[in-house]
Amino acid sequence: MSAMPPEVLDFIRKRVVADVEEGKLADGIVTRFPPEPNGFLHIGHAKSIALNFGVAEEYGGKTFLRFDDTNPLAESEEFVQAIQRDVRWLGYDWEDRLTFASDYFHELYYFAEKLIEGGHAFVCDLSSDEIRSTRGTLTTPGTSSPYRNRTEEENLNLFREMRAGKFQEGTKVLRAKIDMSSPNINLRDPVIYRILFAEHHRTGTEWCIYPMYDFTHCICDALEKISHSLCTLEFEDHRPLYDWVIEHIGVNHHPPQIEFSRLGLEYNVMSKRIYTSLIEQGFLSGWDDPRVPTISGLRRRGVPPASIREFTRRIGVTKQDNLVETELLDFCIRREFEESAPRSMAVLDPLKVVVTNYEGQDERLEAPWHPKHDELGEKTLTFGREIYIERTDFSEDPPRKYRRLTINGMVRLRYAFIIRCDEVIKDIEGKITELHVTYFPESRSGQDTSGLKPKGVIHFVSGNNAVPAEFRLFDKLFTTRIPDTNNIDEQINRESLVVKQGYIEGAMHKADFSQIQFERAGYFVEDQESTSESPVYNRTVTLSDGYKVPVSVN
RNA sequence: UGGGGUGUCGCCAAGUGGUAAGGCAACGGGCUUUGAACCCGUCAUUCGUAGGUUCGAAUCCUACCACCCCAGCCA
Repeated sequence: MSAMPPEVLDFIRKRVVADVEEGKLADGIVTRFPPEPNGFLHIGHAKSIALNFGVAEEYGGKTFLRFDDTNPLAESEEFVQAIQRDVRWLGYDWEDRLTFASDYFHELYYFAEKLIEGGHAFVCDLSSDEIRSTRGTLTTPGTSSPYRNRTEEENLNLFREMRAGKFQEGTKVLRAKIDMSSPNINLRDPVIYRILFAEHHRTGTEWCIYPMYDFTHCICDALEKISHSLCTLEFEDHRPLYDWVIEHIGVNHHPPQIEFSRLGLEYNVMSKRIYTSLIEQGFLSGWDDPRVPTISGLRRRGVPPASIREFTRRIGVTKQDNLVETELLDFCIRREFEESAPRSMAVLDPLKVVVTNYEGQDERLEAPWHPKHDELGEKTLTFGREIYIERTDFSEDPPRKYRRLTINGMVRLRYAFIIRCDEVIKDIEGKITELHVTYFPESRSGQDTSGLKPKGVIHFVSGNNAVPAEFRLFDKLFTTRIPDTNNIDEQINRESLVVKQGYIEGAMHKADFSQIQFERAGYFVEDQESTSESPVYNRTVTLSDGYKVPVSVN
C-alpha cells in the first residue's frame, strides 16, 4: 500500500522523516493502533487510525492492530469484532498484524519477575484505599508502603502465589518501586499487576492476575518493535513511566512515545458513558444511531469512509487542544458526493398542487441522473394534473428575494413546466391544503418557447409517479458547542431527529443507488430499516445553502 | 503556590531570526432549469500580555496571564 504524505507535514511525520534520514530505524517504520475492546470506535479514533496507518503507508512501514485487552472486566469479543470491522471499513489493512496485549501475558509475567529480581518491584498488601491515601496529593509527596522493603525472594514467592490464585482480589498488588515523592504521580510506585478472578475473552481462566496499562503498553510496543508509539496528550505524564519500564526490564528496543492532541468536535462529546446513557434512555437507537459520531453511526448516516479520511487529513495533527467545526466534516462529505451521487427529486414535506388546465394522461419527461455526468444515464419522470411540491416552496407572504412560488407568481418545475399559482385552498383552520395552478404547455423543459422567465426553479413529484417514503433528518445532538458533561440532559437537542413522510419519484424507487442527492434537499442514503414497500432515507448532509432568510428591517 | 502540556484570523493550521502559507466558514461578484456545484475576488500591519536582545522577532531572552491533563488495583 502506498499513499502520499500531506503537502504540509505535521510534527510527527517530520519526526518520522528525520528518523529515517538519520538512519535510526533499523527495523523500519512500525506503528500500531491500540484500542481497548470496551466500546465502539468514534471519529476521534479515526484520527488516530488515520495517523498510525497513514504514516506507515506513506513511508513504507507496517501497522499493527493491537487490542489493549488487559482489563477483562470491561472488554469483550463483541467489541473486538466491531472494531476490526470499523477499521477495515475506514480503508485500512493490518494484514497479518492483528495482535492482543493478552498474546504477551507470558512475556509480561516474565518481565514482571525480572523487575522483582532487579529490586524494582514489590508485592504490596495495602488495600486500594490505603494505596490512594498514601499516594499523596498533587502538592504533597506520598509515603512509602510498609511492604516496600520486602526481599526479592519474598516478593518473587508472593508474586508467584498471586499468580497461583492464593490470594483474594484486592489483597495484594505488584508495584513498581520508583519514587513516592516524585512530582509526577505516575511514578509514585504505580501498581503494575492486580488480582482479578475474571474470565478473559481470549485467555479464559488461565490468569487471575492482569497487568496494568503502563506496564503492558510499552512492553508490547517494544516486542513489536514499534518505531513510533503515537498516543494522545493525556498520556504525556505517563511517558517517564513508559521509559522507566523499558529501561528496567532489559529489552533492546525502546520505542519513543509521541503525543498528539485528541480530536474535539463542536456540539459533540466523545464519551462512551454519555452515549450509553442516552441509548439506555431510548433517546438514541443504539451505537449506530446516525446522530452519534461513532464510526458505525457515521456509516449509517451515509458518510463515506473517504470523507472521514479527508476530514482527518484536513484537521492535521498537533499538540494544540482543538474543537473542529462540524462544517468541515460536512464539506468533506459533499465533496465526496458532488461528482458521483445521482440526482433525484423527492418531496419531504408535500403540498398538493392541482394543475387545473391539465387534462388526460401523465406526460413523460426525460431527465439525467446527473446534470454533469451523462454516463450515469437518464430517467423518466412524469407530469400530470396532480403533483406535489415542498411546502417551503410556497409562500403567501414571501420575504424579499424569494425565488419560489407565490400567489400569482410563476416558477419552473425542474425538468418540467412553468406553473403559475392561481388559488390557495385552506382548511377551516387556515392551513394550506392545496394549490391550484396553471401550467404553460409551451414551457416544456428543453423546448421552451413560452418566453416566460420565472425567477426560480423548484422540485416536484407527480402524483402518479410518487412513492411514499420516510425521510430522517438529523441535526446536532447537543445544543451547546462544548457540551458540559455534568448536566448533559439539559443540552440535548430534542429536534436532532425529524422524521418526514413524503414522496420519492418512481424511477428512484426502482433504481438501486447506494447514495443519492435529492435535489435541493441534500445527500441521502437508504437506511438499513428501509424496504421496498416502505423506503426510508437518512439525510447524510444538507446541501450548502447560499440562501439566507432576509432579516426583516422594520 | 506540585508536575506535564498548549497559546498564530470565527474554526483547523503552516511558519522555528528576514518582514504572517493553505483549508473550512463568512462576505462580495459571475454563471446557473439544484438559492447546489463551478469560477473570480475580499478576509491577521499582526502572532496570549508586557518588557528586553537584534539592523530586523510569531520565531531568541525575561516576567506575567489564560486554558488543558495528572492523585483508578481504567486505558
